[in-house]
Formats: sequence, C-alpha cells, structure tokens
Amino acid sequence: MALRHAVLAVLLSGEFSGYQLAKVFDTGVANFWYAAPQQLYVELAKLERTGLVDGRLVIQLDRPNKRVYTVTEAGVAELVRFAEVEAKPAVIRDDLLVKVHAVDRTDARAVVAQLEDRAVQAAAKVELFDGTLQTLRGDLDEDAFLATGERIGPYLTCLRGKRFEQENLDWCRRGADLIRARWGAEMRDPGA
Amino acid sequence: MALRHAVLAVLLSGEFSGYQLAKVFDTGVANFWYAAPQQLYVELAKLERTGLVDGRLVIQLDRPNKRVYTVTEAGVAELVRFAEVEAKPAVIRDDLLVKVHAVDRTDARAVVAQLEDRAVQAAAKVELFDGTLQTLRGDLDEDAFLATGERIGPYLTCLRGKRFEQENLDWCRRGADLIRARWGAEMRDPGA
DNA sequence: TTCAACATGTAATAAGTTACATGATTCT
DNA sequence: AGAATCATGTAACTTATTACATGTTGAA
Repeated sequence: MALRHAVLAVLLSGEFSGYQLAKVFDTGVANFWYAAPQQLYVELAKLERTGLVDGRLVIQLDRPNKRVYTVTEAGVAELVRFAEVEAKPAVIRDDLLVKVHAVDRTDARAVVAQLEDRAVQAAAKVELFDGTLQTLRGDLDEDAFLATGERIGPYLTCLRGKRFEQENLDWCRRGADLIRARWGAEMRDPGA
Repeated sequence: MALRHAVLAVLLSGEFSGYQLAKVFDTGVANFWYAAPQQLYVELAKLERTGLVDGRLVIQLDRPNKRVYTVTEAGVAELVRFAEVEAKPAVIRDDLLVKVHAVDRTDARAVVAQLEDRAVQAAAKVELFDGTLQTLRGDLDEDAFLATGERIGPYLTCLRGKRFEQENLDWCRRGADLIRARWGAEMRDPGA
C-alpha cells in the first residue's frame, strides 16, 4: 500500500540503516506496519532516488560498513501530504484467526498449540513495548510526557501496540483453554 | 497470502454468493482478513476449479440470479492441512497509525479529524459485533454457549474483533484529545 | 573454525489493488 | 427516469513474498 510513508515516519526518529530499520519493523512497527527486510532495502533505494531521504555511508571498524538514511525536507513534505489525504481502512491478515474460525471442523490440538505460541510471543511484545514506553518518557510520568514531551507520535503508537498485544495475550489464553475444554477427549485420544 | 483459507473458513457457516461473501468480509471478517470484493470473485472461481468448493446457480425471481458456494470434502481437508502448518505472524498495515507516528512533524489537525472518523467507525463495529455475538449464542449466556454451542470458532473470532474495535475506539479518542491539547493554538490559528 | 550477528541486495513468483465494464431488479 | 442494491466479472498495474546470493566481523 504505502510502505514509503511508514519508512519515512520511522526515519523521523533518527538515522537508520536498512538492517536497523528491518529490526525496528520486525519488533515495534510491525504492530501497525508489517514489512519484510527485503522490502526495506528496495524501498530505501527508491526513496533515495526520488529525493525523499538522504543516504550516507558509515564506515565501521568493528563491523561491516553500512548506509544510513535521514528524511529530507521533501520527505517531510510528502508525509504532510500523506497526513492530509483520507486514511484507508486498516488491513489485517491473520492466519491464526482464520484457523480459530474454522476450529470446529479441523484440528483442535494444532490450533491450541499455535494459540499458546502466539500467547508467548504476545507476552514478549507487551514487555518490549513497556520498555520502549519507559525509555521514551524518561523521568516523566505518562501524563506529563504526553503533555510536554517532544514527540508524542511514537509514544501513542507504542501504547496502541502494547494494548493490542495485551488483548492478544488474553484472547489466545482464553481461546486455548476453551478449545481444550471442549476437545479434551480427542486431544488425549487422537483421531477419536 | 492465503485468502483461500479465509474464504473456506467463512463458507463453513453456510452457502454464500460472491456478493454476500464480500459483505461478510467487509464487516465481520475484515477484523482478521481484509479482502476487496473483486478478489473474492477471482478466488471463488479458482476454488471451484480446484474442487475445494461447489458452486450452484440460484435462480431468483425478485433479483438477479446468483451463484452460491459450499465447501467440499476436499475443501475441509485443505483447512485441516492449513490448521496444522505453523501460522505466519499477523500482517497489519494501518495508514492511520503511520500518520499518528509522524504527527509531531505533519498536520495535527488532519490527524485529529481522521482519529475522530475512525472512532466513529470503531464504535459502529463494536455494536455490530455485539449483535453478532448475541445471534450466535442465542438463548445461552456466553460461558454456556462456549461450553456447549455447536461452533465456537466464529464466536471466538468475533469476540476478538469486538475487543479490538473497543480498544481502537478508546485509543482514537484519547489520541485525538491529547493531540488537540498540544496543538490547540495551531488548530485555532492555522499555519501558526 | 563454525556460529551468530551485521550488512545488502536481486529475481521470480504470488498476491493484492484500482480502474474498467456490464447488467438485473426494486424503490422512489 | 434515476438511484440504490444486487450481482459478477476482467485487465492493468502495483506490491509483497519467497528464494537465492554474497560478503564482513566478532565471539565461542
């Protein structure tokens, strides 16, 4: 859709290489914009060609050199334009929910296992986001930071991410318990 | 990714035409699988060619004829296989969150307006899902339905959708308030 | 020396989006 | 007569995914 804007928005927080960006997208940003690492390299190259970001080679002695990017004035202008056009509805595509939707006719045991996996991942994300929030607000408490902090955008999106993962965690646990309660027999005695 | 399985999962609830399916995807299912109507016609045709669904022409006197689809045994088998492979991480792509992430450098007024729009949509979805949940559980209360109901999959995914939209609603309102509180001056005096 | 993390890409394929196209039927 | 809803598609284009490919540096 518009990975371009997601990349520009992240780059507002500082210089990032493709590799660093990939990590950010894999952890924090994935809550509102999923992107694979390969996409990011392609997108950054495109963004630089069109003048929305500046790239700069950083020579590192302790590890391989890298190219880091910053948003240009044209890049900020593009974000401003983007902010003003009507937002499209969010796109969500989640295999696991599809599996749960169909669970009554498929393999309850497999679905429970995946709900448990997802619960563990969600718990980790809750912790991660909590740490990010603390870092962002520094010494201030939440209300003070939101009233006076320099940039509240990343804080707000992180808050949303944390809530989302918290809900995910609760739902996965409850779902797993309920499915287990109903298909307990088959789970102990496969193929029943 | 795999619209195929989402369509099969929905079709487990009964016969649907492409048009009806599009409505279901636009409202309920969009919470875990977004798909445009055009995709569904293509997918149904493909699914029928590969024998995962059966199509049947329904002649209607009061409106145009339609073709309705049901899942075949092969289709159920495909869902079973799908349930057993590891679920990919969920894909989320949300313009509005990108805009909020960048709000400190763009147009706070425009973002607030879109947060308010989204809040209204979220509130409507909460109501919608609440109605769906009531319909699904009939006379039973939630716990009784989840323990004894015929199909709990759709109920569980609907519960997740309702929670998601409830959180969305709260977050949009809070975000709009906070952004307004900080950029109040510019909002009253544009371009300041 | 082997593993993990750092670092960056390309190419083929699959999937999704947007625009275009058509037509029936009911209601106002 | 016109609008709204029902109903179904195709084609061009844009994006995203998967597989492949390569190389550095530090730590065990």
